[in-house]
Amino acid sequence: MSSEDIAEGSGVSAVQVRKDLSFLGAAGTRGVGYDVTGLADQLVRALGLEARHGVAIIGAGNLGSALANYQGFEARGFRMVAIYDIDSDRIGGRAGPLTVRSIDQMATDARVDDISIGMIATPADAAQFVSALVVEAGVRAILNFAPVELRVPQGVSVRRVDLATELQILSYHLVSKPEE
Amino acid sequence: MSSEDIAEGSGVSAVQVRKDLSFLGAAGTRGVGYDVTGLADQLVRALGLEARHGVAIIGAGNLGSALANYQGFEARGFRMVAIYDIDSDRIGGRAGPLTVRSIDQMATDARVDDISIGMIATPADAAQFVSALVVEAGVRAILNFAPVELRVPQGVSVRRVDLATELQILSYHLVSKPEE
DNA sequence: TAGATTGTTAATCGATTAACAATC
DNA sequence: TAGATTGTTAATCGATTAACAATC
Repeated sequence: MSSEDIAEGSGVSAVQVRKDLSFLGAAGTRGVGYDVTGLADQLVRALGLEARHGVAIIGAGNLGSALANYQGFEARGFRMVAIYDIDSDRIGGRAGPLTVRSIDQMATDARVDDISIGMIATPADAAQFVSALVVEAGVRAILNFAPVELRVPQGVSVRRVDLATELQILSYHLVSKPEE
Repeated sequence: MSSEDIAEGSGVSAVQVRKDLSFLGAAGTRGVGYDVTGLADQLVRALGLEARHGVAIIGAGNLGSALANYQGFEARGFRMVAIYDIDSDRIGGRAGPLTVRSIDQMATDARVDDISIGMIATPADAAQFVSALVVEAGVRAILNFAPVELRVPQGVSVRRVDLATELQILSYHLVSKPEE
């Protein structure tokens, strides 16, 4: 498969594909392209997916339960390990394949279950507090769904996914460029 | 509130805040800062949120149902109007506050319910097909959760949210910079 | 007036694209 | 060998940052 083919399917330019693959140490063959099977293996290795990182969800509300129900994460190389909440009404209940645990257990679990990524799906006003707990538990990667910027110590990676903001950007497109 | 204050809470630089606000036509007062109430109104107007755009979810699987259950969209200026599926086992069932409708109804509904944004939460292999239906129904903004690049006609805005990819990027951070 | 903070222009930086030699 | 396609260097572009005049 050529970088051009990959570009088409992924929405980035062919040059970008070649640059990124080269950066990750995945080599193609000039005049031929990339071997897809080998490439897939190589990428799994480069992204550290063989580790099958343990993921915990914090917040068992609408979004948290939603995430627990979503099966796409396991399919893409992750172990969905636990979901936590602070509300005793929720603790013990189900969220997809998981049982909601008390947030107090997280620090212990993080070691036992080898949790390395935390997904924060709490209300905005709890997110900073919760992220501190997550970091304390030794987790060094956070996917933050709350619409706030988290302050974390150096060495902790945070990515933010703000679904409502995505919609608002689309709304802006709708009103700002009616034609085109 | 100063651009500096806004910057702190939002995770962008103060200059960026001033530039963006200025671009959107929101004016502050030199030496003083921005009036938060007025600013909020101004932004709602600039982003076209008073329209309370109608949103439809296509795909009532795990992720689609999850999105239907999430209440953050209504809170941020959107009307969650309908959820569609192609599977007759799902049609008629509940997804949060919504009843799953047949995808065949979408074209009609889009006019009646004034749907202007479509959220695609189908499996990857159905996404392109479904997006064509959405566009045909007159919807000109798409939030795509499927891990494929959609081909749409000019004038249609697409944003992609790929949750599994977000995790994979965090995974890469974990393995590539163990310290730092 | 002095202090604070916006709004904008100019300078810098990084990321994307163009171009092309290397080579299968 | 001719054609195709990678891998990388150089050129371009856009976005971010620095600097500062305007002004409340």
